[in-house]
Amino acid sequence: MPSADRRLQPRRKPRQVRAELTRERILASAAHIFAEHGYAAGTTNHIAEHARVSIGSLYQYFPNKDAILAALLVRHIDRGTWMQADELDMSPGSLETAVRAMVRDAIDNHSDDPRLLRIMVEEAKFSQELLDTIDRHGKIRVGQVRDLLSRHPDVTVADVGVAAELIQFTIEMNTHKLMAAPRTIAVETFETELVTMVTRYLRGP
Amino acid sequence: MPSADRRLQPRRKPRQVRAELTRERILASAAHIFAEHGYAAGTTNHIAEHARVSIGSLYQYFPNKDAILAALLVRHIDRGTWMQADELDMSPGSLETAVRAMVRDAIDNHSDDPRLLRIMVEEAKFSQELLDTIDRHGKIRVGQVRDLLSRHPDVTVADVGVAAELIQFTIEMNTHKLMAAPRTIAVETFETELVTMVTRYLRGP
DNA sequence: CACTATTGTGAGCAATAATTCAACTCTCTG
DNA sequence: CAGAGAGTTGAATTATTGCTCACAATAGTG
Repeated sequence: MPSADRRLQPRRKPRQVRAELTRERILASAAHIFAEHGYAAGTTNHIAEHARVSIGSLYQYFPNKDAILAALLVRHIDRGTWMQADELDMSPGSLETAVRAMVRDAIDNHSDDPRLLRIMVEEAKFSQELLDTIDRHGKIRVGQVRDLLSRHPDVTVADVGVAAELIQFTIEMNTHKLMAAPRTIAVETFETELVTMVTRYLRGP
Repeated sequence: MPSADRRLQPRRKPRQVRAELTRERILASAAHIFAEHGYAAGTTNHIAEHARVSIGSLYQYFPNKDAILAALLVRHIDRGTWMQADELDMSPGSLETAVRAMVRDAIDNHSDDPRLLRIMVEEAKFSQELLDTIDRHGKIRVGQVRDLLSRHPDVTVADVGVAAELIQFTIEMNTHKLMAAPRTIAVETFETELVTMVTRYLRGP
């Protein structure tokens, strides 16, 4: 593990499609492995192997291991997380419908992303600027939920901001657990109960 | 980092007080160092040094590095289950009181060392034995909650088992997040909202 | 086709970490 | 207090990992 002044630029930029594909495979594998086994367990050799690319190629496009994580982060931010925005903006139905949409969204969308993002935030040593960006994004998501709540007439909760944070996280983690652990209960049952819990909370007594 | 067939048992169990003390010092140091610098940075040599114990001694009582983290985790889980049992047994008041007791319990349990707990959850390599232990404890806790729910007259939920699982996990994870992440909201606010959510869910409309 | 630029390969180096073991010291017991 | 077993030590060994580099393979081009 050499720790000296590390190169900041890759030694090569993809010019042919083939190369772009290689780079892409590496990133995809890294995302998968980091999310699945954590940052430390995701060794560069491991990533290269999973991407079916030689370790040398990996180091053509990424100057070091941290740069891979950084690239994933940049990509995530570039893409934006506007899927949820779409869902929420056009859900003017009942409160239960809106909540159900959120839960469905979480189930569908429960990709590597949430866990990967957490790893990025907690493991990587990044510039303050990047960290702020991550933080801002999290706040945006919660903000979207908060807007929905304050727009809806049925919501009788004391502090909409706190409620938004609470239900956002609750839905995300419960979904994650459902998908990760060996299935104890049916997805439909789970969905119904989760929706019920959140809805009853928001609607109040 | 050898990964071959690793010894599962320590080569020695403490028989004299002196040895028990050594083991204890190692665990304490490990907890401290893991919490402070992360799992990867907490090398066995580092731990031994901090505990003022030779590296050889460390390997007398722990077959490998993972076993240290596992021991810390098991200890934490043991304590948690035991505490919850106490709390729930003697909480015959209102439903809200009982739920509040659960939440308080979770908060207490996490206040020790949130960062260490995070590391345990995210970095520990779970042997089958450890997984079984965790699973067993999880079932015990859910069982305790289920009993409480079915005993309580105010609970109007369809399936008590599912509800127990849902609220147990929800409380645990939300608390975990609260303590691990930089504080966004006050603990009291959080407690109130979480209690409200769970209570409203259980009580129904 | 030949020639060049780009891309891909993987054995192996250097640094660091995990783990072992033979020799030692300390405690206990008869 | 002697012998046996328990506990301790830390230099030496083994394993892992981030990363390099000399070379091979493939694509682009006139």
